[in-house]
Amino acid sequence: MEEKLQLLKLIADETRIEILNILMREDSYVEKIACELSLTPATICYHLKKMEAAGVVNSARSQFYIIYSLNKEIFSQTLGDIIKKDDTANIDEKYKKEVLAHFFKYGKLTQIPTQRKKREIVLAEIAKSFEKGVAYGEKEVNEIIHRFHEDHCTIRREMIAAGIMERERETYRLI
Amino acid sequence: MEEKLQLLKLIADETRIEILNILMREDSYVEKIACELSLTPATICYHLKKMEAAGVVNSARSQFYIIYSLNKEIFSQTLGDIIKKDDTANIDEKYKKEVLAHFFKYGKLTQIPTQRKKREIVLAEIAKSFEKGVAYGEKEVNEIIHRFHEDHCTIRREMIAAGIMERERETYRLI
DNA sequence: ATAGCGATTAGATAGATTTCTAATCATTCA
DNA sequence: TGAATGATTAGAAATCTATCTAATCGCTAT
Repeated sequence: MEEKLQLLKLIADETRIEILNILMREDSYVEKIACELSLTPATICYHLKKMEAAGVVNSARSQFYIIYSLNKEIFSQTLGDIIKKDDTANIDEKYKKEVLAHFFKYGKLTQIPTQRKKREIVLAEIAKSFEKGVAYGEKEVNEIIHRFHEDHCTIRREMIAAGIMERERETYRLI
Repeated sequence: MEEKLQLLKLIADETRIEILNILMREDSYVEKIACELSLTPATICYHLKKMEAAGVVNSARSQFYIIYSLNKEIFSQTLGDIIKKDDTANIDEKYKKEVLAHFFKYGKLTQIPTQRKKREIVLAEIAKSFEKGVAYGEKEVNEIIHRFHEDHCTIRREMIAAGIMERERETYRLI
């Protein structure tokens, strides 16, 4: 996303659009462009370097000159493509909700998921009942887990296997 | 062109992209958006008004709220579409050059074009030898035109027909 | 090597832009 | 009509950006 914003900011500038239009016609170099646009070479260089960093143009030395050229692929994207966020984060959220809805009924865990991904989601949900930084005895841990499921032993073990809790001597705590 | 630059500038802003993403999901109103983005209503209003002025979003009052919605067509344009200038001006220039090259040899007009468009280009070229605001006598006019072509009478008449010069009593001047 | 030329960088300045607060406007409902 | 609520505007502060000048860098060719 950050990159796409950067791309838009780059292109939303009159001088840079002029430069791009020149490069659409033919490859060119700093001084020539500066002359065509009545700006100093320093200014053109500033813009070209910025666009090069973003992959909008490419450069290559040829004798005395450094020839800049367009990276044409960039320009086939639609505005919609560029501004639309991938909802990956949201999709994850949605999936999580579905999994939790499936394995919990009335606040109880109905079964322990066998798929690792689903199991981790369920364990993370149970972990919410523990506080960060607090040391729990085994008995306490079992009691809390028991609110969700009979088999507190398996779940306790899974919590550690999943890297959600750690055990040090006789005490447990969240990681 | 100016409009397209404006459109790009509008869209090249993080906050506005957030707003557009919200509106992609559902129509909404100032306070709600402000809340979702943790910004003040004034700020959201500022952005929405700007985008509305550019035709990116539309607004309509509904009860207490002013509902903003996307103008979706905008987002199907490609970046290339947006930044490419129509080269109309340049194409005209090129055409002009070709016409002049064809009808002038060694500074002399070889024949008077019959096509109106070409004739006007040629006449405009000859008109460069006159100064704006100066009143010329018929004899002077003929002399100047004669440098380009034998038939100064026809050309003088054509200059007036084309609206390049005007005649008042015995004097001629550029329009 | 070194002189020359184009490209780049650094630093400064002027101008634009986003955001906020606070005040005002416009509409709805009692 | 008046009170409430959401929308808008005005004005100010902070940030960002494009551009310039002047100095420096990096090739090329003598």
